[in-house]
Amino acid sequence: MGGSRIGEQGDGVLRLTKKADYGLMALKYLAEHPDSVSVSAKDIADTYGIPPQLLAKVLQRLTKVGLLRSHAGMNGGYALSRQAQQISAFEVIHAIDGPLFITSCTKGSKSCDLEPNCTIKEPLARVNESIAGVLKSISVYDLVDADTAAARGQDGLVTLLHSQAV
Amino acid sequence: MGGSRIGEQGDGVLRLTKKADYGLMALKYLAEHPDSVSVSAKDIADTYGIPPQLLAKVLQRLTKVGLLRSHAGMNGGYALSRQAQQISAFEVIHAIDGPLFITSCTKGSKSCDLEPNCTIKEPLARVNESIAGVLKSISVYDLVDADTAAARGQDGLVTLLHSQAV
DNA sequence: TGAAGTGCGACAAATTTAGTCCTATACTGA
DNA sequence: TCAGTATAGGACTAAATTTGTCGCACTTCA
Repeated sequence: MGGSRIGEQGDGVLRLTKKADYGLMALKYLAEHPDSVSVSAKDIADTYGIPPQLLAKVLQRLTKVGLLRSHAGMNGGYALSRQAQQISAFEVIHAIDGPLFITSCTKGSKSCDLEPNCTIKEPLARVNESIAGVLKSISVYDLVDADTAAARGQDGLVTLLHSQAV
Repeated sequence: MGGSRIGEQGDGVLRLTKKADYGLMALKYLAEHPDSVSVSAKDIADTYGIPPQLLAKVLQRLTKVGLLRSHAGMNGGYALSRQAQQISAFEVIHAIDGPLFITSCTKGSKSCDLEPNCTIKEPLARVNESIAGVLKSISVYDLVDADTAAARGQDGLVTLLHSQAV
């Protein structure tokens, strides 16, 4: 990183909720088990030690949004509705956490609650889009094998940023 | 599950706290008033209609970190300790919100609390660095005049991302 | 000396996130 | 057809975080 690394390594700025984490972990798991016709929420939850009911809700949400296909009943569960390469981290996070804005003061399409002064919002909105772009360039498949992903040429955006910016 | 806002426009991913917002707004204000020797927290708070005491704390923090210089007593207040061009949004956000990690499960340098399975963390760490890079490429000066910033060549990273990603 | 500042620690309120409970419904297989 | 296993989802509680307030000590300057 340029020079002002303050502590440890791995500082960051983006904050994912646990639900988004769970969702990404689950999709990764599904991508790693293409053999299984469908995997139950409980199986995944057990594997990672996360609350089954909470994961269930996350998966239900991902199903609702169309990223997963569900199957009730015995031997039921979930499966990716597309190839892992075709599902971006952005889609997952967006589906679970909903649209988040870079500035806290931006709610929906309304401007700042009280003041017309939040002139900071506009320039940061572009940053926001940049970040969305990065997230869109990462697929669930990339999560499965990060090294492979790094070697690929397709994510030039990410590697570009990685080498140039940090 | 909380709000299920699905539609809208202007989606984003990065979430800043209000404190970080306030900090950026204050720095922007200071950058816009280079004439003033020092500006009090109250002045800025009044301008933007934000809680004075809260802003005070934010400014104190920025001072502690070295981004601002403070002066107590009458006619006291704060001033940028460097040129606005030399202060990145990353520094501000990091100073106020502290190091945030892209995955919620990463605490300090420890791995996931319970499981050794959070293999998602590692690939996302690179995304994290990318985002940090974007934020580092944005200066307080850029907030003052976003259009000027867009025209400049120096933030090629941002414009690149902007055009390619979203 | 007193008014106007910063510097800080403790605390209270508000909001968000995480997790649980309960019930309904769907599918499967014996 | 019935019992067991799974998804679907609403309501609710608990925990954590964020936001904001209060009070006091200290500094500066007129």
